[in-house]
Amino acid sequence: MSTFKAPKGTYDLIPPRSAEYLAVREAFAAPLRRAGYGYVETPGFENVELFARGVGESTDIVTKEMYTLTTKGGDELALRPEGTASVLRGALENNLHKAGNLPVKLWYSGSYYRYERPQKGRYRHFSQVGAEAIGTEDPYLDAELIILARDSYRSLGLRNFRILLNSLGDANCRPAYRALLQEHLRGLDLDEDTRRRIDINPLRVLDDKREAVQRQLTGAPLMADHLCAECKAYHERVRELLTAAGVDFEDDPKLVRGLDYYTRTTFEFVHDGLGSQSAVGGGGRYDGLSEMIGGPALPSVGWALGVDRTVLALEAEGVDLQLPAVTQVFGVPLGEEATGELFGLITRLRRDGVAADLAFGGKGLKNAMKSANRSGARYALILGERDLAEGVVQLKELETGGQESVALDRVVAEVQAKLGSLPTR
RNA sequence: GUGGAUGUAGCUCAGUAGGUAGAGCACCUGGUUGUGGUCCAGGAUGUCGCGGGUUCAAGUCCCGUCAUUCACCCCA
Repeated sequence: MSTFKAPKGTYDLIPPRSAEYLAVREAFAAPLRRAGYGYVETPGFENVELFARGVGESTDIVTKEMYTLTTKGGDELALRPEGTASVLRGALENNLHKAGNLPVKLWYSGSYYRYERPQKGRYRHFSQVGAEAIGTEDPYLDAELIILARDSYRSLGLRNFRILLNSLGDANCRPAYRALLQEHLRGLDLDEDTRRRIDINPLRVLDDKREAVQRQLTGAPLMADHLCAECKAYHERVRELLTAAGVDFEDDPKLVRGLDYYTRTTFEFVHDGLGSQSAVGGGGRYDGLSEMIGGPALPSVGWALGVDRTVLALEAEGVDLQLPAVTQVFGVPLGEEATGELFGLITRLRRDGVAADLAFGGKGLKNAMKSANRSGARYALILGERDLAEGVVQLKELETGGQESVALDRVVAEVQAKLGSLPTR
């Protein structure tokens, strides 16, 4: 053990678990690519102001959870706590919205940072895959994204998740509702902390998980009952489209997002295998964000899915991701000359697309065979001086123990023929 | 920021009135000088988180500290 440990709230992703992360990421990414989303990668840090204005001055993320730093040149930066603000900033900066092809559809994958007390499913360094459809107001887009996320989860084998759906209204109807809600909340018997939140972000009070608070909230006015005609129609359309696509969802009139930029459609994918954390993914429409960060009006919608949390949810459900074997063929050399020959064979197999490895370090046969076994390979190629003299190599199927001699110049073709007729896992 | 729990071998954990540190799994060697996974025999491994205190004696009791973890809060 070294004197150093991974910082609080972080952990190393190591085999074999790391393979699950890659598989989860790919399960999110592949459908996005097929749906016309292009990959975007933005810096790991941005000007603090981008998040302050984008995410919201009053949110916990900005007020106490950001890793901020001042550079030697005096710039105020922050490690990114979420992806949407950065991606939108990048799209605007590169004039993607002016290419005359709206919406701009982008997906991303990366690490995010929040300074929080760690607990199950909540780390200071976490991983998300996200998607954004920028510049178009169309309920089909909202539905498309929800369907893509839902299908990704299901393709991984996740079953016990629910989709919560709500509308937060827009610039026309939300201010009036907000004032109404504030007035109502001020009349309730709430603790001091909660009372403070009434002024800052009254909608988030609705999302409080404490039972005592929830009891007080029965009878509170709900956004759903105060949507303007346009928002109501839009929301209805999204609901219809989801139903038509066979997506089960629950209307949750108290679902609120922690970030200020959301408008209209809001949704969350929740799973109960994450301890006290419940969201494996979430997102919604953010029609005003572009203007908030100094851009033109670009109504947009997007989501972010937690990779760490999805892996936890899969583990909680006992889902076994059927990952391909890391190694298909393992070389067991005996002696210096055989090692050279076998290394050549293994290299050829690799160049032909076979997952191949061999025993290094001049191990004895017994240990090399043990390594072969541990590699998970289906076949071992055993080569010693005796074989070399005969111009053959021993091809052994590890599971059955069956072994045959194959001519050295035929072994690559032979292995490929055998693997080709078998599933690669 | 607040509260609870836990720190003993690589891993999971036991350790019983305070009396020289254990198990299972994993690992290594041999049985098998060219065959793994099974079996048999043998073997190695610890600053008992760290610091202090009580005691003839502390993994065990007390104080402090650090770390981990769960929950509140918040969120993906």
